[in-house]
Amino acid sequence: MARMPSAERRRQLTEAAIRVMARDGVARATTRSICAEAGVSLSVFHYCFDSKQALLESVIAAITEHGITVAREAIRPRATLRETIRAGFQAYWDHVAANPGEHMLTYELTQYALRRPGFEHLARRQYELYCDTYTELIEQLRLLMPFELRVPAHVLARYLAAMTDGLTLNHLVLGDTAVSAAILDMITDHVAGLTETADGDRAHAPEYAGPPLSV
Amino acid sequence: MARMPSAERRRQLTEAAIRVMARDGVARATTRSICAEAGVSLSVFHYCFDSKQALLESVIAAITEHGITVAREAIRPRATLRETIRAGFQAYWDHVAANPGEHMLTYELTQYALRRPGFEHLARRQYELYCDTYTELIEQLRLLMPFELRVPAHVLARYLAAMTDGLTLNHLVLGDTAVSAAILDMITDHVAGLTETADGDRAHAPEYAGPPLSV
DNA sequence: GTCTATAGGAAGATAGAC
DNA sequence: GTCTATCTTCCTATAGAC
Repeated sequence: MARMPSAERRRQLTEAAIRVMARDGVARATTRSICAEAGVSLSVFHYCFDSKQALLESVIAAITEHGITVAREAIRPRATLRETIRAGFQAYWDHVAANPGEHMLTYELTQYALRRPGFEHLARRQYELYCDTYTELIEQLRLLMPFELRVPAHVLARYLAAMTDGLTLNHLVLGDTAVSAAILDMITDHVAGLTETADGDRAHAPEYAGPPLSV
Repeated sequence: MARMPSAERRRQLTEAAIRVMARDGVARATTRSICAEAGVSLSVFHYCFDSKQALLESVIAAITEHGITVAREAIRPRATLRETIRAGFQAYWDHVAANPGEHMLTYELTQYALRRPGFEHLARRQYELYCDTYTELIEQLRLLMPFELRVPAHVLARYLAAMTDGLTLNHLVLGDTAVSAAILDMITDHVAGLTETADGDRAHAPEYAGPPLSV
């Protein structure tokens, strides 16, 4: 195999690990299978990482970073706040539908970290980053489309993080797209109802009814 | 060891497995540790179960049944619909706070089932049962305290299942009780706002404000 | 039905040549 | 830095006596 600096090898192995884990699950991702995926030998692995746990630490950091990017890119300002919210949920949802293994992996890694003594902080940091990202997105959106919130931003952020988490897991198990769409409509109404635009009107349609807005 | 019928041994081993898994996680729950917890030898285990997977099937069935019981017992009719909803969330939440390992276990078992080819149906059945239970509870509640829903009952049921799932996982990781309480208040308002009592009024306070209602 | 003993394999990690 | 070969440990499952 071609020689390459440790840092690049580490990236290569981390990405191979993510591919194997997204495909087969964390439990089946042995160092051997990860090395096979990356096309290197076992000892190259142990040259780059002290242990399998060290690799997993790297994997968790990478996958968290990726998840945050997905959330960030889901938010694109639209004509109305309600449209922005609905389109944001939809963009996130499309990513889940297109990459189920990757989303499943994030849950497995959370469990892994919570169960491994001394690794709990990795799970905590992961979830804190998600909450912080949502908070940040709310604030940024407020600069572009002024509105008031009926709940503190950090409470809404945490609700959004938890709720999308739950919906995602539910969808990974049951996978009923029609019901999922109805729920996305419902929570869009809910979240829009928590906002108040500058002129005092609520920025949402009060009745649950319509199909997803076209984008 | 005292001799006992297979059926009872199976229950004994299933319960021991749940204790070990809730404490140490699924990955660390080896047949040996489960047998030690149950106080039997390895061969007794293999006399009662064909394989470890057979035990896990039994564990998933038992833990799902338990989860449903928790949800069922959380709903107790109160003076108003809103109070009933809030108290229901609180009762469920108290159970999470008191039994974190058990709730964590349900997530791990879901992952396990989804990842083990041929076991996906166990995860699906688990989540379908949760949704069905919520639907059933909504219908039962409607008999006692008549109200209309702005969304189909099965959509609300699935939302409730997914949302409590997400909140629970979030709480297991971050564990901030104050924010969790604020979120419970918020979703109580949301859900109450989806209902309409017979006289046409909404059965909720429209503003997010107060502390949890006293019970 | 329950025991002790062990088969048989797969995992993480290391040794030492190149 | 990378290789092949091996160590050590731990697992599930079985064999066969009682």
